[in-house]
Amino acid sequence: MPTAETLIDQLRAAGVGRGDLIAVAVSAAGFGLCVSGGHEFRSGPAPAGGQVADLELVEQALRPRWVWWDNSTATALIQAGVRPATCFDLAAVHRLIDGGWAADPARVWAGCADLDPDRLPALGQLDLLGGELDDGVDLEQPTRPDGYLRPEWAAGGWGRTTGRLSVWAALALRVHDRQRARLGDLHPRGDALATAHSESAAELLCAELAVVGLPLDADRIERILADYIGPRPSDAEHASRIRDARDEQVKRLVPGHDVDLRSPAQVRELLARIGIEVSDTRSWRLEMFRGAHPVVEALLAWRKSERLATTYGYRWLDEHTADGRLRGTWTGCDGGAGRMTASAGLHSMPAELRPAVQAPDGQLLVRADLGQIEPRVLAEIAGDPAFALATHADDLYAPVAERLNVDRPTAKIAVLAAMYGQTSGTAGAALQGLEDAYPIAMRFLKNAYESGRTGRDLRTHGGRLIRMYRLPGGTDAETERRAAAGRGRFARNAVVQGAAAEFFKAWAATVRARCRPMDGQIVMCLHDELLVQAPEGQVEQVAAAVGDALREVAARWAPSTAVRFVADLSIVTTWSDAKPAVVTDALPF
DNA sequence: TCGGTCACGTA
DNA sequence: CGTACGTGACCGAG
Repeated sequence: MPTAETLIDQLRAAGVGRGDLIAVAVSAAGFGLCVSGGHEFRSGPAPAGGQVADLELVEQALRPRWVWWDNSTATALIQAGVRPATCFDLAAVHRLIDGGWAADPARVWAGCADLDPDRLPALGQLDLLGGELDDGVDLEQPTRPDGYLRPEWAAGGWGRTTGRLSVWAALALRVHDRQRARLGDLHPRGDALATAHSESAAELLCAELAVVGLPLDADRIERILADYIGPRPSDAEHASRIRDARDEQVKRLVPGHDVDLRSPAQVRELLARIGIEVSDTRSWRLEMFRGAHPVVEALLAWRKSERLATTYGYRWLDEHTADGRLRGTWTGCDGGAGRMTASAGLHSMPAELRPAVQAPDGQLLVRADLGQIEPRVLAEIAGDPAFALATHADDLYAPVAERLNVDRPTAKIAVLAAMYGQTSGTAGAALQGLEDAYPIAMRFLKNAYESGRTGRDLRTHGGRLIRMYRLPGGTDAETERRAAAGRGRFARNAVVQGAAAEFFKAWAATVRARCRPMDGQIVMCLHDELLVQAPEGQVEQVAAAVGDALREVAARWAPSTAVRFVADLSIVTTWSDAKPAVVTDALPF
């Protein structure tokens, strides 16, 4: 009998069924498992537990919820050919409960054991020796007498032997139990356990995104880059010739002035000499001087191509692209409000490059983005019936404009200003209108602002702790006041942005789960937008599943059904293809 | 070589 | 004195 079958039988005998927990730890030594009740299993030669790749058979036979310390385990499993469907990610849940970003095992353990995270023990020389210390302390114990995780274990010693791996898995299960209890004590307005599950799924998705990458048409991207920044340079000398030629387009318009265009200070001086006085040389400011002198126009064009050449040029392409996929590292949440982040420019790829994002032959992309997600989320989390009514429109700003008796652009600016904490500018008058029309939503934002201003932590709808930083004592009053105002704006935005991020991740997790049987694979998450790659033959079903997932999440997330969520959904060959305005009605009725 | 600042792409 | 992020170049301090 194959060893994997033996392992599955043993897990079944230990009471593990569909959706039940299996804690898992993986290293070069193999794997260790632990299930509820304390039964431990580890990899090894037949007839023992098999190898890491065999866990895919466990996955298929039992469909457990895997518990692991952080998504490095997800990455290790995926690299071994295992495709975990669901998990409980202790680091992700720690970030949810305790805020911030740091979530290494020592910190996660301290969080659960009510130990001061600022007094984590450092790795000492004695720990590294292994074995037993003179005072009889057993280094095979993962924790110290004072309760802290042993630094040598936390630093990777947990993976030295399969024996340690199963102890590490057992410890993960204990952390899980404690985190579940803490989640139950949070009492946010949303469902903290559901958030824990979708945040965990988001981490798993991140591990997959890093492996699968964003499909890029190699010829297309080369052509686009060539159009904007010139041909691929053959050597360093060629590269500098192209660079000089680009600079010359600007410099020839100001003969007699030598200027380094890459130095904002020198650009500012140059502009001053031709009668243009600016406090800084940002593009939006220079916009106003387009007509004043031909060099302004040229400078703005130079900035555009310089940006592409430096940040999104051939170097960027070569560094992050392999076999037609653009890959970066992903995190399930940032340190602030909890949005996903991505490196390699994946989240800030200029629109000009998007035509090159193209499904490979035989595949198509489902492109879906949530419409006006932040104000809709605000209506739900604030519980504002009047504002909820406005979400019933496909375009939320239309009824708001009508109610405020202003035009749509003004209504939109006012709503965004309210959520971002803007107080000056054009939104002023309309903001007062918002106060009158939607007092509950506006009071909700005001409360968040006050929390932040006075330095009180707060939680998002789904339970994420938003930490408010404090300046060191002895800060002068003006600095303190500015910092307080900054915290207020941050807090005001974080409760909305954070809740929207939670909604998005719940949607993405559901899409991931529903699309998997149809070979649909999420290849991009961009705050309110999803790209799903799918085989041509199944793409219609995948698109339908994306819509179904939205309805499912909306029904769970906003059970009152008073708030409506919508998405644009289209099937495209490239990311940039025009989207037909298909509104997916997310109301359950 | 480092951190701070400027700048700018995305949502 | 509108939020968040990641990236790259310059610049002054070490």
